[in-house]
Amino acid sequence: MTSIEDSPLALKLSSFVALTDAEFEILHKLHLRRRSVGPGQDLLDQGQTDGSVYILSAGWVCSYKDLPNGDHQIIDFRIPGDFLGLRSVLLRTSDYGIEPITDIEVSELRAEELLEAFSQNQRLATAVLWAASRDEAMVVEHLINIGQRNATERLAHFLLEFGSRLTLIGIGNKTGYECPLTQYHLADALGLSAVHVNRALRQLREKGLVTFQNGRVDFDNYDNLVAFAEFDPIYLDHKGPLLR
Amino acid sequence: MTSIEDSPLALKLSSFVALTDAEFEILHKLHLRRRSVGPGQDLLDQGQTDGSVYILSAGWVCSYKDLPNGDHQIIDFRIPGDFLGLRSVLLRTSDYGIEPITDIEVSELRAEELLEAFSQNQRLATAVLWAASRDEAMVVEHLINIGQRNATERLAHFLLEFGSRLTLIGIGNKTGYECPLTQYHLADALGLSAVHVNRALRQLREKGLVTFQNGRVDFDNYDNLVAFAEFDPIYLDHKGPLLR
DNA sequence: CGCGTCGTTGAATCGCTTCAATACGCGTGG
DNA sequence: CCACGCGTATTGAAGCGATTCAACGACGCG
Repeated sequence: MTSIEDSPLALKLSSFVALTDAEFEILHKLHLRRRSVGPGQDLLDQGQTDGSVYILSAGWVCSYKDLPNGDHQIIDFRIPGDFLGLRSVLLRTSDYGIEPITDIEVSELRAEELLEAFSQNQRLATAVLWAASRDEAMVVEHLINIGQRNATERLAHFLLEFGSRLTLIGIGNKTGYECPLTQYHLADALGLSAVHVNRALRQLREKGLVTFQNGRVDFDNYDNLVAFAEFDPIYLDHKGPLLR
Repeated sequence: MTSIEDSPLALKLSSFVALTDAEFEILHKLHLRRRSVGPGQDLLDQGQTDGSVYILSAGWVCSYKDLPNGDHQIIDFRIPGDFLGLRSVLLRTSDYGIEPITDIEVSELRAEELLEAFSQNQRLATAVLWAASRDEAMVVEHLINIGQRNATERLAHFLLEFGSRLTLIGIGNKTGYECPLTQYHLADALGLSAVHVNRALRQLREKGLVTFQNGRVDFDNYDNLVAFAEFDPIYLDHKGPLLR
């Protein structure tokens, strides 16, 4: 990372409020205690009882919940610039697991440090709260996705959502993005079987909308894909929320 | 309502922390500006741009989102003691609608009043934050419900969740509760067709697990129903979160 | 009384799952 | 170096769960 201004978190927050140098400086201080983890090593598996939060600075992670019957529901994939375990700082220990999908890099911080940073700077606190609230809106949208759309629409919507999220942090655009997920990941996230994910991906490819192959998502026809998925990005829109 | 101690909100928060008289007093003051609304009159339909929140004190309400294609996903049903539009106070205007299912009674408060109350009393603020975080956990559980369970399991889980929520505010128990929802409501919440909801309800009845008829849910065999639905109420458990 | 909402049931259909088999790339160890 | 195993992707075929369309009964209300 060349400078803090280019960190994914800074990029993401910048889309919400223009940050000052002082604020960049605070963000920088939050990134001191860095750690690398690889797939297979759970960052936390039963809920963050210790009061630590992580800022993900590189790699993909998923938060999931296992059911007694062996099913596995992925609640969200987290990408650079996202917080991990933020909620547990504010209050409640989350009851889902968090697992790296790729090699990842995180900055660990104690709850107190974060709260301290917030008290130093109100605007920064608001910006982070905005991010948290956006996360929540994404879960709701995920619910709608699973509840109301069929397999191909779900996939289309999903791929578009991550396109937007990744674009925000500078590692994606309307032509596509690198995506380390397997079809099994998609299946667990979308409540489908892996076999059917495969078929649905093929449909999207054959319709000329989007291609997901070899760890890359390529938007073959972005506008048609948006129309097909009825993708309305307001729920993760940067312009949306008002600073109070 | 005989006294503030018996208000649904007070009952709910009491399960989290024992409230003092002073705290009951603050809660009481929040309930001054009361309003009654009936079904058909949306409380807000496009997002709470004004900074007001409501405490629901009687009746059922649902929060939903409509899709361009005409589908209708119910995100959550809100029951007495729940906040409506709480998130929008903290930050972001919600982009879902809120619609009464029964005649309801709400107390309207301005964002400032709530924040003022919070600053007066830290424990109360924490208790309300706990409630908000519990709401979020319910959305996640809803996601899992839709993503991983079949129709009968979904229904079973749903009916149990509301059993727990209603028990907390004193209008339900392990034998059952009054439930004003139609099968269409259930269908929209669970991502099923109304016809299939009907069939699934019949199955649950014939299995001797639970009966949903004439506006009442009767648990015919609570323990077996819990086992059948794999219902694990920790996500809305009162004992769960820690006061910090 | 007649109409609208809600609940119920049947029959046909379709989307998705499941089971099964094959293929490919990659890393490991013989 | 190649054989083997493992994870991932792909495709077919059979079966089931849920949807859709349709019809009808019950109830409450103007």
